[in-house]
This record gives sequence, C-alpha cells and structure tokens, in this order.
Amino acid sequence: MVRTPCCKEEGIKKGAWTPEEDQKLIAYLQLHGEGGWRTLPEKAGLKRCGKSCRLRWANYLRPDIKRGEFSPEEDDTIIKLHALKGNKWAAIATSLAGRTDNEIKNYWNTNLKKRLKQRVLDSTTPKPINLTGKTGLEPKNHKPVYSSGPARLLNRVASKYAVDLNRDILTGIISGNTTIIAENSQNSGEVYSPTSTLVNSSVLIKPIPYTASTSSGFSDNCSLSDDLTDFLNNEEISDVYSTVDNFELMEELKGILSYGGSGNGGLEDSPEFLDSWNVEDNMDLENFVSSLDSKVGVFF
DNA sequence: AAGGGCCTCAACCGCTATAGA
DNA sequence: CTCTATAGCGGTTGAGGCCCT
Repeated sequence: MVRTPCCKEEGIKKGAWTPEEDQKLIAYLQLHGEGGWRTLPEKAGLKRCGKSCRLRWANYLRPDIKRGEFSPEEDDTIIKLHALKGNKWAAIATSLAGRTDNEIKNYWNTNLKKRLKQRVLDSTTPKPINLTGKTGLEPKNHKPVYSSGPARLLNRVASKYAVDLNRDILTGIISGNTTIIAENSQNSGEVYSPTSTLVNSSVLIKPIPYTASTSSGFSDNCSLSDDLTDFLNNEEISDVYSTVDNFELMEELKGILSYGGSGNGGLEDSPEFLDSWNVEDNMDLENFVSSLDSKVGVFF
C-alpha cells in the first residue's frame, strides 16, 4: 500500500503549539466538529498537518480531558490493567475517564514502571532458614518432576542466571503448590523462608502436578510457548490471580523478568526473548536457556 | 551563578487497520 | 478487488524545566 504522505509538505510547522494555534483549532472544531483532519488545517488557517491537529486535539485540547496528578486509585487501575493488557495504552485509557493513552503511557514510563522496579528490588533480601534434617527435602532425593512449561522455564532462568527471584512471587505464580529446594551442595538441607530471596544458582521450583480437582496450579495446556505476557494473560491464570494482591504479584514477576534494561544489553519491557522457545519444538529447556546467553547478554 | 545531567511530557514518527470510492 | 484517505496505535524524540554540584 502506498504510504500516505503526512507533514512532508513545505511550510508545515512542527513543534510546540502556540496559544493562538490552539484557539484557531478549538474555534474550528467547535464550529464544525471533529473529522476531515486532512483539510482542516487549511480551513482553520493553521500551518500544521492534519495529523498534528488531530493529536493536539485528542491529547490536549479536548474539553473532557482531565489534567493534573494521577490519583492512587488511577495508579492501581493502570497497574492492574497493564498487568492484564500490556502496553495497550489505548485500551487502558478507556477505563480511565479523562485520561489519554499518551498521558497514561508517559505516566507509566516515568513513574509507575520505576516504582514497581524499586518495589521488586526492595523485596529481594535473602533470608535462608536452616532446616537441615527437619524437612525431608534433601536435595539429592529430589530429582525435579516438572508438570508445566512455565514452572520449568522459570526454574531454568533462575538457575542459569543466579537471579534474585522472590519466593513469594514464584510461589504465587505456581499457585502455592510449589516446593523450592536449594540443590547446590553448599546449601544442602536448606530451604528458604516464605519471604526469602532465591539467590543460589541452583534453585529448584517444583510445582505439584495439576489435577482436575485442583482449582489452582497449572494445567498442561498453559505453557510459555508464546511469551510470558500471554502466559500471564492466560484466562486460567488470570482467574486464579484475580485479586488485587495477585495482580501486583503478576506485575512484580514481569518486572523481575524484564529487570536489567536495554542499557545492559538486556531486557526492557517484555520478555520477548522467550519467544524463541516453542513447546512444539520439544526443545530441551536447558539448551534453550543456555542459548539465551547469546540473545540477551548480561541478564539482570 | 553557572552549567551539566536528569526528568518529564508534548509532539512526532512509522506503522497498521479500516472505510469507502 | 484495488487503491486511497483517514483514524488510531505504540514507540521514540527533544525542548524545557528542575536539580545537583
């Protein structure tokens, strides 16, 4: 399809709008209503392209736009909806009266994202509890029995990158039916307290197999074959984690798996590196995770 | 006081989707 | 069915303000 030229013509002004331009645009739209953006600038006496006029109106001049700081309630809504929808700013904006997609996107990138990352960092203090001889969970007796792709992948990522993973988050993700075992010899006999961080490079996440009578846990038809966002958006998972706390839980996991930023040659907003693993390939996850080295560089 | 770095957010860019001729 | 115009979306940019040294 031939691309429609926009703002390519000579004499078209760019940059910040002046009050006079705003007035011209408002006056024209009050008189004629929205639409006809291509011809609007000439009719309204503006040296702007139609697209620029439409954006100025939609994001700034529209009378129903709410300006000012976001309320805590709006923060919560954005966080929850972002956990569900990802960077679908327009979809999120439909649930926040008076807020534009652009405004929400900026607010997320400059405030909420940082706040969530900071929360993840604050929650990653390791507190191992020595329960040697009391748990019956000696590592050598626990060859992992994986029942789901997600759990396996999380485990492999954790073990491969010695990443700080908050156990609360992971146990939540695995619906509480999870045993976490320190496998490394120097940690033999240890498990971690519910508030601990998994800092060891050989941590196992062992979900109890899903059964039809269990309302929580993973079924085999829920996998990470696409990406983590899809996984988290999976209806089955969303149903399990429909409370406020668990929305935050999901958000934190996303934060952890994206933590590190592009500046480190790593990840930023979404775990797209997971895309390369397809369950149908029957690829060994260990090989897959090993291959991530070359894909993401310094991870975390 | 100055200036360098950081942060915010309006505006732009590139692209897709959709409607209608 | 094809082509074009328009609307809309998400990512990115850069001007200006703020803060710190």
